[in-house]
Amino acid sequence: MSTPAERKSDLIARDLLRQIAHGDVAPGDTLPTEAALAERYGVNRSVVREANKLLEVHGLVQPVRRRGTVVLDPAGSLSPMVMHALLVDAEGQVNPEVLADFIEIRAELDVLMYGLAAARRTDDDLAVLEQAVVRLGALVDEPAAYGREASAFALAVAAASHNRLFVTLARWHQQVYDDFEELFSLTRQATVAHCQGCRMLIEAIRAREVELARRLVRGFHDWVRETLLASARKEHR
Amino acid sequence: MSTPAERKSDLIARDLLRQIAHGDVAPGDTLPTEAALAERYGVNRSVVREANKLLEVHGLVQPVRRRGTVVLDPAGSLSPMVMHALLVDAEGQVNPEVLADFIEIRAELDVLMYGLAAARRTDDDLAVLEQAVVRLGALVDEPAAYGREASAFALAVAAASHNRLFVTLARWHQQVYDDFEELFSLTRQATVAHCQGCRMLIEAIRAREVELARRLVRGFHDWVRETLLASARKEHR
DNA sequence: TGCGAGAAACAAGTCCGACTTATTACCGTG
DNA sequence: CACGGTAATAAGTCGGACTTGTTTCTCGCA
Repeated sequence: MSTPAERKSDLIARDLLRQIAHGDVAPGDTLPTEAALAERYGVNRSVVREANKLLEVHGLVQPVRRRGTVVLDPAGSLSPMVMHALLVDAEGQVNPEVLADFIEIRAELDVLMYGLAAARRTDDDLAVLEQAVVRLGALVDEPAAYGREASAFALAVAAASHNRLFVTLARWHQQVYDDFEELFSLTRQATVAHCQGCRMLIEAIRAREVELARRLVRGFHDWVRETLLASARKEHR
Repeated sequence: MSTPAERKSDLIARDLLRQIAHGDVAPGDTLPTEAALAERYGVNRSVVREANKLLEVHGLVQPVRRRGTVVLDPAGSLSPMVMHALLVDAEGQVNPEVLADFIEIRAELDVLMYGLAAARRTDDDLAVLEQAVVRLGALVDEPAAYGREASAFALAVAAASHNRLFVTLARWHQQVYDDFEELFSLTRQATVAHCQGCRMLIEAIRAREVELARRLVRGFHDWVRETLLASARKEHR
């Protein structure tokens, strides 16, 4: 069936990341030497070096000569890969507290973003949004595809906000979400409610009703918070 | 004088990043082959591979067999290194439009963060904040050191908000700021005003006056926006 | 006894050259 | 013109050697 041939360096990096995120090695400790890791995983040292480079770029580790690669506090990285590792515990279950922190901030950002979209959208932006919501409506019965399309919708709103950083954030969130697709199995009830929410938001954006858009987003996120956290807490026992 | 011996792979990566951020190579293009880069920079291919790995982890590039390393849209990365490259143009000057996008979002996040800090702070949090502001007050005449201490203050507020993601964001911002230290030369007027603002904010946090804290942050960021953007626009000609 | 200079050990950083593997492009055959 | 096989290519992996910056140990001197 042929796995897509993931590179060995990435596999090793993920394995080391898991150990760091789950606290098997504490900040301040050092990873095994490159030579030792090469032997442990049965690969060449250059492969280990590339794995370590990945961790280093993510801010999880810092190589220092003659000492080894020292582990840093994993809470300092924003990369989706690290977020994923921090959000999921050793048993593969979502930590509801971390998730709550996440939602708390995202809700506020969405309020701002939708408000800006309502204030600044062009007619072209609106057309793109309407197409996106039509595609959403056609997918309410297919949770996996719906999730991807919802990310596309969020990206379109970000574009309509005319703030480049929101576009960047939307892509970032998309990556985080992709990693989680398997965790948040959307129910039909959820997709229908989400789609309905999007339709109302588009109307607000069309009418340039900034305050209405903001209020709608607030309400929507209240619902998200209840739903997601309830299900995460239920599973987290 | 001895430069701190930056690794060749990092130097090369920065050089390539600069070219990508400034559009010398467009998304969809491919970088030169590893062998060609190795020759161009006079290093071994493994060094080039590590440089490419860095770009790849930052989401700027994706290696594909038999084609080369293809360049992606740099607007998809949140890493401070990339932000820096996008925020500064070829002449080393800050792009005021990108900066405005940045501030727009940060202002909203700060309003939320300070509000949460006022609502949730413990007595310990308050003590740490008060120490931090004392240190700030002692540095109003030393712009460089003041900037670093201001980051520490922001980190303390993030901790007081009791949302882990704010702590992560504060560190992220700290890294972005570190890269910019040389660009934003703070005037004495700025440090004094900032310090005074922090004192007022601490009072609001002490009294748990959520709305007051939020209003103060809004006012403060209005001032920041005017000041920073005015100076960035002046230089950007 | 204590302390500083020098030697050794160590781990990351760099280099070399070869081989492997996946993918693309080319080419000759039906 | 379609098709299948083959060659070319660039990333991925390998192994082994050498370099460089640190730490630590040791030894001789004050």
